[in-house]
Amino acid sequence: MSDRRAQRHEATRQEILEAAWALARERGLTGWSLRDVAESVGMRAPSLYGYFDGKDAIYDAMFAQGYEQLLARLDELPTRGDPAEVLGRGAHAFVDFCVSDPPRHQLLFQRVIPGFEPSAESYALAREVLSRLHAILADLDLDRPGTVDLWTALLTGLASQQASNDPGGDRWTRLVDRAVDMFLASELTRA
Amino acid sequence: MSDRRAQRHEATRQEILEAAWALARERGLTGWSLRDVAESVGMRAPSLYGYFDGKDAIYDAMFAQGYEQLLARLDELPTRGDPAEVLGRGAHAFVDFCVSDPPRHQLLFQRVIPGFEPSAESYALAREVLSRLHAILADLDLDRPGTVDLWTALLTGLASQQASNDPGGDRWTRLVDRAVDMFLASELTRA
DNA sequence: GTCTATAAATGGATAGAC
DNA sequence: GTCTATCCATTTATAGAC
Repeated sequence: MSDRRAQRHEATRQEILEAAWALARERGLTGWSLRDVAESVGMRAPSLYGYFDGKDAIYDAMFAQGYEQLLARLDELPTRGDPAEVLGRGAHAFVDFCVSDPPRHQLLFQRVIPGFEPSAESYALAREVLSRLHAILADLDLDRPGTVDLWTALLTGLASQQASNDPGGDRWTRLVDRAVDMFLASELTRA
Repeated sequence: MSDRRAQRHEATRQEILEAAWALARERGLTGWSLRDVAESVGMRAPSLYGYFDGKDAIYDAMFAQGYEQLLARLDELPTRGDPAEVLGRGAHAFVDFCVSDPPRHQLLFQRVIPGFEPSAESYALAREVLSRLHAILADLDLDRPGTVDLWTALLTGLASQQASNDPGGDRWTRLVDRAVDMFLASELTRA
């Protein structure tokens, strides 16, 4: 029975997080309050403290959840085969992931919330993503020092410009294939 | 005498803006209040309304100032000559500009402040930067559609990753030359 | 587990005296 | 031009009743 209680508790936690994400998408990553979240789930603000230690704890759970979602996307991708195909699929998946949820992009990849730092547990997920990325590129014989960093800079740059300067459009997302070709040509000639 | 008054007024405006920048660098772009700014310049909060219409007006002036600073940097750069040289100088200048002041980077290139939109006058400066960039690249015969956008994505990506994930270090800034070579090789082969 | 009530602080902004 | 005083709203968070 404690099991059922724990399940219900966890379900409510997820409801709260989903409400927070929805508000972030509507009003910006920092444009909502605990009262707003509480109202969205039919509660009063103090009741949230039964599920989270405070607003930063909610941000931390969102941070972890965002990276878990990214890891799930990476799991669906092919990791071997033609480098252009593997990188192209990965690039589109990643940029889509970022552009489809700008506040998530800000939370995961930019330092936007004054005072907020992810917990060690949450940050470990971020490192896991990096580690997977490194493994994928290494499998393609792209493992010069800095290659992963150049790759992430290129993709987050495209995504960030798209979200900030042409929300809803495709001015930068349509450059993804060109960026992949550029990256691959450059890296392969020196591999 | 009205001239002297206007000069003093403008000087105080600059003092206020400089205090706001300093606070933004210390506590994050949104981590300060009008009271904080006022205290920094030896005033009380209401007195600021003699110089700005409110907090968003300060953000707007900062936005304009940031782009004016960027335009000034661009003015110091060579715009003709060896493409690798021109692009390399420009890339280093731009990334340094971004990394040296992360909150400025957020204000100019990311949508971070809930509800804030730059005024038409301020936004015109942003378009002026883009226009200059376009002219520089066109002079180098790099004027395919999308070339400017790929360039800005690459450079803001490097700068953003550097500021967010290795503040004070050089993990991404040291990739600037490599990024320039990559970009130039790719663009020249199709020009 | 959720509520009311409230603390305690902070925020942007305005009115009116000097 | 700057101040004091204050408004009014908002925020995170806690105490304690039910």
